[in-house]
Amino acid sequence: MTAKAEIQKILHQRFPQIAEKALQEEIAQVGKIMEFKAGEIIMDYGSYVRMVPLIIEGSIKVTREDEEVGKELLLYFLNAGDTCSMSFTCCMMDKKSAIRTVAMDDTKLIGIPVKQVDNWMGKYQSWKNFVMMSYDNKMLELVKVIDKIAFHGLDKRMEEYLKALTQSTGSTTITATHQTIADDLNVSREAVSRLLKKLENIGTVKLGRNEITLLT
DNA sequence: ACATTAAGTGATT
DNA sequence: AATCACTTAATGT
Repeated sequence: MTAKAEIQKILHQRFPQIAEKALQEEIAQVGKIMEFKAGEIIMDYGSYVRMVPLIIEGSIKVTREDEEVGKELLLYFLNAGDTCSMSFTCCMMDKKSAIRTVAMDDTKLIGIPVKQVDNWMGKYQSWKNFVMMSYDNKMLELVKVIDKIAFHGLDKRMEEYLKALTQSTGSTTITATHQTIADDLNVSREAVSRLLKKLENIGTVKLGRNEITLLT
């Protein structure tokens, strides 16, 4: 199968919102399939964004860092069928990335050069809709993250976090240390350990070294 | 066997 | 809920 045909097939499967034939053609024309291994940094703070990614498979963790080193806040995960909303603004305004994106699994995506991203906004309605929709989605998600932090306790946040992670990886077993989770949620490791222990006791979760399995 | 890293616990603020 | 000061358990060399 040619690369072009493959992209078109993938578009059809993963991005049904992108309906216009001509647009599909163009994406196949200029899009590049890129692959990242688990743990690889796809984009880092300060780097210029020159591609907008359409994620085909795998999952990506999006974080934001504060001035003081070491403090990282998890914003959200990206999965197959998603795109990075941040990259739109970043690349259209020619700004440096304010976020870091790391592949959590082996991840495959279609990279679209900045130039066309801009052009297509006016040219294709379904592209514009796609961009707007993903904006809207992520915005809502971010708002949710914010009020979780502001108004709800750690237990609710944990719940969401675990859910998002399992959804992201498609497995009910999560491989991560308590410390990693603590960093993602910006809480102490002990708090994570204690909460997970509680969840294990009420039977919603099973713990192992470097491993958490959701039972419900 | 020994060192290292992850996880559990209690006390203190 | 954070931090500290351990202890215990699992793993790597």
